[in-house]
Amino acid sequence: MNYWLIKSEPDVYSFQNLIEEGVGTWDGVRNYQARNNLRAMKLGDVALYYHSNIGLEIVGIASVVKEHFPDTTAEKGDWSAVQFKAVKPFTQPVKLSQIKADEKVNHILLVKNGRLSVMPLEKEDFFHLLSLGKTTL
DNA sequence: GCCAACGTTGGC
DNA sequence: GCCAACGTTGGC
Repeated sequence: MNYWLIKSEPDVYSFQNLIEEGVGTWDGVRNYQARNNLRAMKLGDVALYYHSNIGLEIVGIASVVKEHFPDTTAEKGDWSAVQFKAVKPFTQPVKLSQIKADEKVNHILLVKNGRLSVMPLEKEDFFHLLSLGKTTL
């Protein structure tokens, strides 16, 4: 089991959208680091769902229901997509400002590399973020 | 292979 | 709306 954090702009595709759709396809990633992270995801891996631009908070947990496959939205190049389903929303969303202020998790890539849209999380960081959200897996 | 210029992302 | 950080592109 691996742990991840994925970002989405809620006005484009929010966690609520994922809940309503059931299964959501993560495509359109055009960054090699993010793509390689998508490719490393295994069935059943869990990902925290972060709202960028609007909200700036972790709002829920998703899990991988289909491992990487070619991204059909890519006209050229070698890109991959992954499918997720919603697992559960956070009881209490965890703000970026809260993460930055917390010495246990302010080293994560979300803070260190604000532009990366798909990133791995250490297990302990994943669970600490869950506890900040008053949520259990 | 280096690096300047440019484009994009995303927080503020 | 601005700008910092980062990635990519392209000239040399």
